[in-house]
Amino acid sequence: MTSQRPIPTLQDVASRAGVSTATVSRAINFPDQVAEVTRDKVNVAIAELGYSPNFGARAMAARRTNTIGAIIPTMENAIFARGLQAFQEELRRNGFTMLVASTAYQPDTEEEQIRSLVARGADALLLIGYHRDPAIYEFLDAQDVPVLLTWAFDPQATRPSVGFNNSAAMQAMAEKVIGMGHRRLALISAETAQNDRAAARCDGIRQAMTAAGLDSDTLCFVETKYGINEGAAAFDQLMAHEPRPTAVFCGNDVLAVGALRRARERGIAVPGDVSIIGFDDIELAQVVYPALTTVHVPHREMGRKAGEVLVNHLRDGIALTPIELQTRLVFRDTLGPL
Amino acid sequence: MTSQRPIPTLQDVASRAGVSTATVSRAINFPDQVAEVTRDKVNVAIAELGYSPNFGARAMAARRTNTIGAIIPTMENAIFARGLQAFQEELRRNGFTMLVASTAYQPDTEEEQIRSLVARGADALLLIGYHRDPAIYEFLDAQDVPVLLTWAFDPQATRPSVGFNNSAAMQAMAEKVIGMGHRRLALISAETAQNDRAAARCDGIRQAMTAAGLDSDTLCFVETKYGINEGAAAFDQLMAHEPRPTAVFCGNDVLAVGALRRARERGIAVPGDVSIIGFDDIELAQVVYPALTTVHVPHREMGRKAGEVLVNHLRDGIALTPIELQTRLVFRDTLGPL
DNA sequence: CACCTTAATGCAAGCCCTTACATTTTTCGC
DNA sequence: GCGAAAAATGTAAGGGCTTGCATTAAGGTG
Repeated sequence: MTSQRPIPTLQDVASRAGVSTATVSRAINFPDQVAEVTRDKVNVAIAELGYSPNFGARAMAARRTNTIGAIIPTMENAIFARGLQAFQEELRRNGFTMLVASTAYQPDTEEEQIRSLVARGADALLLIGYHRDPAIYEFLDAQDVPVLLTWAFDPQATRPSVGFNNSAAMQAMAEKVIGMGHRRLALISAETAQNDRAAARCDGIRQAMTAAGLDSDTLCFVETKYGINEGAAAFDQLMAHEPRPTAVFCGNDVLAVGALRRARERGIAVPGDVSIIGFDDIELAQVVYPALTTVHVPHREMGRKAGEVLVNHLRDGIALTPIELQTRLVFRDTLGPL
Repeated sequence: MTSQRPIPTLQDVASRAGVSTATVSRAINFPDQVAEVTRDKVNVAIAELGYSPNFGARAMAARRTNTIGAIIPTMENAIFARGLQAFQEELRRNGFTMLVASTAYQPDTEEEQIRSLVARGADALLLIGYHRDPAIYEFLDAQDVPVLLTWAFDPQATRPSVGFNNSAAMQAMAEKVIGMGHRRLALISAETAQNDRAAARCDGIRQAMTAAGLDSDTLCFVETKYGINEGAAAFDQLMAHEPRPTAVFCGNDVLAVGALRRARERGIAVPGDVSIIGFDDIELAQVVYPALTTVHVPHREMGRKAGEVLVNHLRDGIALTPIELQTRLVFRDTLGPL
């Protein structure tokens, strides 16, 4: 057992180094405002005492925390995890810290988490998608907390975002699919009600159908929660439909993988009997058999750029610049001609 | 643009409600110490002002934060993500907040993150595995921050943990594999140097070999970083070995899936030519084809229990109770008899 | 070498809450 | 309806840090 010595404070460091607390504070935060010899004395004292500044006190006095909050629907999802990891790395490189919270796709929880992060002193927030209660945006504006959105990019939107055009991406894929002769299309989507990305992807397909002279109402549409098993169940539903769709789009790769598994279990050949198309291009997509045709989203780049934009804003006062990233269609083996 | 009104403080709420700050504070933190009418007045004022308490000030004054820090090697890993999600849910249920940080498997980063979380006022910490610089434990003891370990359980260990016995779990699997006639065993492991879980799993196989009268030095052993591609590459290495192993253990499912993919690419039949065994039983394991034989780890339960233990300690002063969870062998299709 | 900059440091006022303790109000038994 | 105990509220002292301003030391100039 270590004897319970009290936690050292700035004051302790100051006494030990024989200077004032102000000098210690400056030695830590603005090293070049302090003479070299003094700085060294301070550093020695800090090391000897094992001092580390109290975050709360610091936040209170300085009115900033060098902390950026991020709120994602769930951590249990490789998609967000990867982007977030890149985001965090970028922040760290610049001396900022990331705080994460997850909402389990519940709007109420999101609001709560936003408040919590703001109360914790987050200097800015990264949020997924545009859609949320205007009151939340008002609150954030009132608190003067900059917000960057991500995972979506809508040229019309007023809020800055770093993301990609979900609708256009899906539309491009749908055009290809239609171009290969498919006419009876289906979609397994995440729940669109609170999720503008899911809604936009759905919309993309409809647009492609209309453009190709197909009636977009013939799109066979199932909404479901996130998960492999959910994707499988949804696939069953679609296959019960008459006439059977020949191409099944999925709102994300996880759902697609579930559909693919169920197809195998049911003895439905992919892409012989039915084509399956994913979205995101997570690692999983290359691992399943047959490998998944999907829309590649540059998650890491998105996370990194989002970090960059936020850091530039906070550190240098540069306005939050919207950035549109490009997705890419990846043709593997689950899509075939009709 | 909202006019930039200043962020309301406790004082503002107090004035508005016509009471003292102490009363407001109590109305928020200990509602039943305050008369109902007063409480209502306060709540109204809070709502009207959109007040939310300043976390830093609160932490400083109360010397606790109701925050628990968790540090994981990486978020880009379904395994940790799932356990963590459950951990967080349990904390939330009890009014605690989780703060996550990831280390990218670098011990230095871990130390830095630990300091950062402590400085941020984490009331306790959840860390993965036992192995780390004793200086870190000393620091934590000195700061009086309780630490719970997880993802591992060693009956001999002095630090409390909520986890499972990595070695015994792998040993049980290895015994089965040996019982099926396999003699030439191989292991694709995560890097064991800083990772006691990986080391323990490796050890489990060796123990089983010894117990079965095999020379544990004949275990064909490859270490690699985490990732599907890494698993694939490691598999190549193993297959180049003469005589070829007939059963390939993998330190985790992700590596196993990589191995499986490469086997397919190389035309090596699984389990006909070689059996592949994973560890963790993430969703992925059921999705790949053939479905992966693996060791099931109750990640969600682990996260939940860890949260429970920590909450009980912080709230009711109950000592951190070690809990050993049971793993389970899951036989699917990648393991066959020799 | 006196005088003026400029660089380094110190002083002390906050920042916003919580809580021990003091004070006032309510409740209740008789 | 009185007094004592219990409940509700108020007062004010921190808690550890940053930073504007004042002060002192160092450097430059004619």
